[in-house]
Amino acid sequence: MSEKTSKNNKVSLSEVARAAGVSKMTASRVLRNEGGYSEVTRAKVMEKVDTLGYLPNRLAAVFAGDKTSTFVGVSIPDLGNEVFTQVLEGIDRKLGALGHQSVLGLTQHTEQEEEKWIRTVLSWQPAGLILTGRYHSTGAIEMLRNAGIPVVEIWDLNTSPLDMSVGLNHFDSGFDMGRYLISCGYRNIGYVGTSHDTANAASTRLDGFCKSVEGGGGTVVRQLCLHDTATYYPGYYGTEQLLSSASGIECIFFQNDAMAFGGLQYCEAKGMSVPDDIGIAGWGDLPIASVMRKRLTSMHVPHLKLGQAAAEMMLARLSDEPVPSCRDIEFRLIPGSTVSACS
Amino acid sequence: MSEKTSKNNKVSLSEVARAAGVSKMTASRVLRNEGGYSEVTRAKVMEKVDTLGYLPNRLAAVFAGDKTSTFVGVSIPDLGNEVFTQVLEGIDRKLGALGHQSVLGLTQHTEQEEEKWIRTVLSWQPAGLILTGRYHSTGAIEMLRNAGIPVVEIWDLNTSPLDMSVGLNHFDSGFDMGRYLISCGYRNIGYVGTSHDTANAASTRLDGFCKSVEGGGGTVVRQLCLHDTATYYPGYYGTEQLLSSASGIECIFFQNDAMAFGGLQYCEAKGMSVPDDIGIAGWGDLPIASVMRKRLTSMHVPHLKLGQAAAEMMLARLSDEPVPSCRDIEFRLIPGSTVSACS
DNA sequence: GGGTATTGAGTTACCCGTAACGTTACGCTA
DNA sequence: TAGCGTAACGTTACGGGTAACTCAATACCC
Repeated sequence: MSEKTSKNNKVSLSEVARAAGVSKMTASRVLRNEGGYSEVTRAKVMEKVDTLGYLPNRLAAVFAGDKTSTFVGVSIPDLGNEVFTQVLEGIDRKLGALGHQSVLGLTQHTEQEEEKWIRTVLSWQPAGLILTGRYHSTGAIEMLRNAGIPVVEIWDLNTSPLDMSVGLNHFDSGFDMGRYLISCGYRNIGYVGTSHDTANAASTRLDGFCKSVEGGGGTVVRQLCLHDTATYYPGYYGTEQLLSSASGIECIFFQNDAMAFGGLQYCEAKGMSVPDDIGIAGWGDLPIASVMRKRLTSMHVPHLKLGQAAAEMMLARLSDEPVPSCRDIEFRLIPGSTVSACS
Repeated sequence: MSEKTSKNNKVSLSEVARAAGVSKMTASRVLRNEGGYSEVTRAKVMEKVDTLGYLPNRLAAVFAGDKTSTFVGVSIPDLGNEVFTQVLEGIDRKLGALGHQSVLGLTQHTEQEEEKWIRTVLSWQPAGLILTGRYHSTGAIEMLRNAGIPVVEIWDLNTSPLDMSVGLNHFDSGFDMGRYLISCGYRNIGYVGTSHDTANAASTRLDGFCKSVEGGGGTVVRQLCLHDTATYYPGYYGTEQLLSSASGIECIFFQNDAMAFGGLQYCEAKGMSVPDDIGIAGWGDLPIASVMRKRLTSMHVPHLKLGQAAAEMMLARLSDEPVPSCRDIEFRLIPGSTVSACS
C-alpha cells in the first residue's frame, strides 16, 4: 500500500537495486546466490529486499531464461474418489518438498475436459505434466508431443507411454481377484462399478476379472456400471439394483473399497450375512478398511507411493537424470474375511 | 520435434505471423478476436496456427500487460481429510469452468508451511489466493497485504478477514452439538479429535462444544487430541485410548464423521451397543454417513457449496463486481440414531 | 613497478507478447 | 472534390528478469 512504482504496485528488482545503490544485475546475482559480489553488497541488497518487501517475479525469470517454470500440471479424474486424492497427495508432497507446485486439473473422466485443460495449462509453460490414465484425445497427444516437456502418465501401467509412466497392471489385479474368488468356490459373481465415457483402469480391471472368473468355470452374471462417482452411496444402491435384477449371485466384486463398503452396508441392512450369504470384495485397500470389523477382501495398492513415484520420475527427468520410461507398482491381494475362506 | 526456432522449440507468435505474411500485431489481434483485420487475413493466420501447432504463451501475455494471470493459489491442510477434498473439488470445478487454474498447496496444518507456500506461489503472480483458516503467520499476512490481490479465507467464519471470507461459525456448530447431546440426557462426554500446531476450526468447535455442555450441567470428561490425521483409524484407536483412560463416558463427540465411524467400529468390536451403551456423534455429514445402518448423529455442512462460494467470490472480485467481504455458510444438526434420542 | 589474477559491478541484448500510436487506403458525405 | 471517418495493417516501446560480456579496481606476485 505504500510503494507504488511499477504499475502492479509490486516492488521490482530494479527498485531494490536502485535503493541499494547497485545495479540490477548485482542485485539479481545476490538473490540467486550466484557469487561475484562482496559481503557488504550482499548485506545492502538483502536489507533493501527486506525493507521494501521484495518478492521475486518468477514469471519474468522463466520468460527471460530458457529454463522452464517450477510448476507441474497434475490432472486427475475427480476428488470424490479417495484413490485419486491419495495419489494426488503423494504427488504434491513430493513436488512441494523440492520446490515445485502442482497446478490441478479435474477431468471428470472425459477426454475433452482433459484436452481443454492441457491446452490451458501448456500455455503457462509448465515444467511438466502428470496425467491420469493412458487414453488421451489425439489433439491432446499432438500438443503433448509438441510441447517437448516431460509427461508422466500414471495409474494405468503403460509400457509404451508418451514419455514416462508409473502404474499398475489393472488387468492382472482384476485377474488375481477373480482367481481368488473362484478358488473360494464362488461361481456366480456380480460386479458393481461406475462407467465413464472414457475407457479406464476400472474397466481394464473388470476385463481381467472376467477372464479369470470365466477361465475358472464361473460366470460374471451381471456387470453393473453406474453413471456416478465411485463412492459409498453408489455402492449401496448399485448393490440393490444388482441383487434385484439378477438372482443366484454368491459374491460381488466392487470397483473400489468405498463402493464395497456401501454394498456391505446394503447387504447387512437387508439381513444378509457376509460372507455366509454373500461375499464382498473391494479394491484399493482404502483407509476405511482399517477399521471395519470384518477385514474387507481387497487389493492393496500403495496409492501414496504411486504418486510419489510419479513426482520422483518427473523431478529426475527435470534434472536430467536418467529415468526409466516405465515403472510398475506392485499390488497385493488381501484375502480378508468378507468372502468365505476356502481350503 | 520438427520446428526448432526459438530456444524452447516452441512456436512463437512472430513465427506464425511471418509464415502467414502478416505482422506480429495482426496475428495477435486475430488470436484475440479483437477485430481490425479482414476475413482473408484471419483465415491465413488461423491456418498457420493450425499447421505450426502454435500455442499461446500466457506467461508472456501476463508479463506484457498489467493483467494478472489466471491461476489462483488454493491452500488446504491435507487431502486425507475428506472435508477438505470436497471443498477443494468445489473450488476447482468452479474456477476451472471460468478459465482459471488452481495451484495447490498442502500446508500440513502449519503456519510455516503456509508462509513458505505463499511466498512461492506469489512469485507466480497469481490472480488471487484462497486460504484455509483464519490464522496466518505475521510474515504471511504482510506478504498478502503487499501483494494487492484478492484473498479469500475459507472454512472459519471470519467477520474481519484480510480481504474476503466464506465459512461457518465453528464455535456455534460445536455449541449446538453440545446442547443437543445435553438435551439427550448425556452428562459425561468425551471428545476425540486431532491437534495441530496451529489453532484451527476443530478446536474452535471444541470450545463451543465445551461451553454448551458445561453450561448444561455436563462435563467434557476428557478431550483427546491425537497427533494424526482426522480419519478412520485415528478415530478407532483414539476411542480405545479415551475409554481406557477415563470411565463413565456416556457419549463421544468426534472431530468429524470419519473419526466417528472409526470410533463406532471400535465400540461395536468391543461389544458395546450404540447408542444404548455409548453415544457417538460426528461432524460434517460426510458421504460415508449415507450408507451407515444407523444414521450417524452429525452436523451437516455443505462442503462443495462452500468451495464453490469461495471460487465465486474470487471470480466476482476479479471481474470487479461488488463482493461482500464475508459470507456465512449455514450448517444443520442431524439428530441421527447413534445417540439415544430424548423426549 | 609492471604484469596478472581476482573480484565487483556495469552494459547490452534478448525473451514474447501487448498497448499505443502511426500510416495508408478506401468509402462516404456535402 | 475536399473533408472526414474508419478499416486494416505496421512500428515501436515496454515489462522484469537473465546470460554473456566488458570494464574498473584492487590484490598479489615476482
